[in-house]
Amino acid sequence: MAKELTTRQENYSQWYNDLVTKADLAENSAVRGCMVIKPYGYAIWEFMHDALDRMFKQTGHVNAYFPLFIPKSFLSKEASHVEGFAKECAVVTHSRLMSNPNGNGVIVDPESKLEEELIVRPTSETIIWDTYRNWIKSYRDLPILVNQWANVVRWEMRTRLFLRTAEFLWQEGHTAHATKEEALTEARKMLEVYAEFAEKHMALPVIKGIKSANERFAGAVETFCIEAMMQDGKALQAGTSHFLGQNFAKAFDVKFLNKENKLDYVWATSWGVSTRLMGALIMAHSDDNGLVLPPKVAPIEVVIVPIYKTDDQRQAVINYCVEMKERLEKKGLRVKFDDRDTQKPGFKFAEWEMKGVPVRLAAGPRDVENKTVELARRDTMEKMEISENGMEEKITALLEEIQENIYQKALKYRKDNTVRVDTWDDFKKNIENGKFVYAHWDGTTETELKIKEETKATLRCIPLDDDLEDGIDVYSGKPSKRRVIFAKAY
RNA sequence: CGGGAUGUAGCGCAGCCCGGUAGCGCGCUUCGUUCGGGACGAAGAGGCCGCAAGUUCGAAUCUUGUCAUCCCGACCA
Repeated sequence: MAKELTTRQENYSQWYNDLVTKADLAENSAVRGCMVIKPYGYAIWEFMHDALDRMFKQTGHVNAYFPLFIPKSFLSKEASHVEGFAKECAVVTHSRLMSNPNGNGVIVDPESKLEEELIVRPTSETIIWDTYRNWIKSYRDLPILVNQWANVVRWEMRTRLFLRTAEFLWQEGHTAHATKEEALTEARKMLEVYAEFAEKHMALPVIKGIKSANERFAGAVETFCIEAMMQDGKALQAGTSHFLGQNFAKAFDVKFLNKENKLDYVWATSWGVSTRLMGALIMAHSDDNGLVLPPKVAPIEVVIVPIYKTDDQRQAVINYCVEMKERLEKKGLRVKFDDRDTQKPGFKFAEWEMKGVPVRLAAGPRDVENKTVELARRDTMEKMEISENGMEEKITALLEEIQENIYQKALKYRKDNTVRVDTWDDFKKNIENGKFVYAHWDGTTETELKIKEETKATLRCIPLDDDLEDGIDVYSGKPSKRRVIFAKAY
C-alpha cells in the first residue's frame, strides 16, 4: 500500500499546477493558450461570479452586453490604449470558408475579405464608449453604471494556465460620470468591492494600492489595484479599477450638457476581475493534498461519506446519512452525499480532499448506533467525533471558523514574508528570497525600470492605507515621501 | 519573438544514441475476495508513436519542415 500511495502522491501532489489544473479544474485544449474549465472548476467560478454580481448590484450597477467584435478603427482612437493592446490582438479578416478546389478540406474564401478587419475584444472600452456617445446627451443621462460579463482574447506571447490564458472569462465595469470627483469615487468604491470580495469570500488578503505610471492600464489616468501574495512569495494582481479621466470620452466624442448648460466631456471608469482569481485561489491556499476551498466559494461545503460492509448495514447507514444531509440542507448548506457504490471510503476521502471540500462527514454502523458522526476539516486536516444531535449548528459555526482560519493563515504567510528595507543590499537579498519589500522610491519611472532590470522585481503598488514617511530611495538615494511595495510577480 | 526542453494508451513515463512494426506503472473492463484512510488476485480492453514531407527494402527511432506544450527572457489581467 505504501508504494501505491507514493506513486499517487507523485502523480497528484506536484503542487497546484498538475494537481488542480490537470486533475480537476482544467485541461489544455488544442487551442493555443486556452483552457477548458471542467464542471467542478466552473462551479467555483460561478460562486465567485454570483457573489460579485450581487455586490455590483448592491452598489447600483446593472448588467449589459456589447459585441465581441470591435472594428479596427475603434481601437486606434485612443492612442495609448491601442499602443497597449496592439501586440496581442486576434484579428478577423474574412467571413467565409469554401471547399478547397485543389483537394479535400476547406480554405478561407479570398472573396470574403472584410473591408475593415474586426478585432476580437481584448477589453471593451472602445466599443462601449462608441455606444455611450449615443446614450449620453445631458447630465440627466448620467451616471451610467454598467457591467458586462464576457470573454476576452489577448494573444499573449507566453500563456500560463489560469493566470494568463489567450481567452479568459471576466467582468468589466464601464461607468460614465458628470464630474471628475464622482468618477474617482466610483473607481475607489469598486476597488473596495474587489478587496472585500477577495478577503471575505476568497479568504485572500490583499493590499490596495495605486499603480505607478509605468504599470498603469493603457488609456487610464490612474489605476488602482489589489495585490495578493501567493505561496511562493510572488505577487499576483488580483483586480484593477481604473480612473480613465476624459480620455475615452475625448477619443469617442462623448459630450454632455452640464447643469450650467455647458458642453463637457464625460468622465469614465473601468474595472475588472477575471478567471485569474481562480488561479489566485489555488495558489494562495492549496497544499500537498490538493485544493483548499474557503467555504464561501466551495461548490460543496460538506460531503458525507457512508461506510458499510453488509447490505443490512448499507441501508441503515444510508438512511442515517440522508437524514443528516436533509438537516444540513435545511440550514442552507451545500451538501453532497457521496453514495457511490463503486469507490471505497478511503478513496473518497482522498478525492474530496483533493477537491478542497471544507468539511467531510463519515458515518458507519458504529455511528448509527452511537448517534455520532466523524467530522474532518480540510484546512487543518483535523478529525473529531461529534454527536449527531445539534451537528447543524456545530458545522455552520465550523464553516465560519474555517473561512476565517484560511484567511488568517494566508495573512500570516504574507506578514512573515514581508519586509521593510532601507539598503540596496537588503533589497536585492529579500527580493531574491521571494519577499514583499516595502522600500522608499523616488517616484521616477527611470528608477523603477532600473530596479526591475537588476532584480526582476516590479513596483507592485503604492499602498493606499499606509502613512507617509520621509526617507531616501533605496536605489537612487534621492528623497522619498513614502514606501512602496516591490516584489517579483506573475 | 529570441534561448532551452518536450510531444509514444485517459494520466505519468520507458524505448530513439546503434532503424526490423511498441512496452511499464496508475487508471479502465470482467470475476472473486475486500470495504472505519487512496484494497488484493486472476483474466482482459485500449495506441495510424503531435502533424507533414524526405532518406530507406523497412521509420516511434535518421533528416527537414510544421504545430503545440513547458521553462527562461521581452509583453501582460
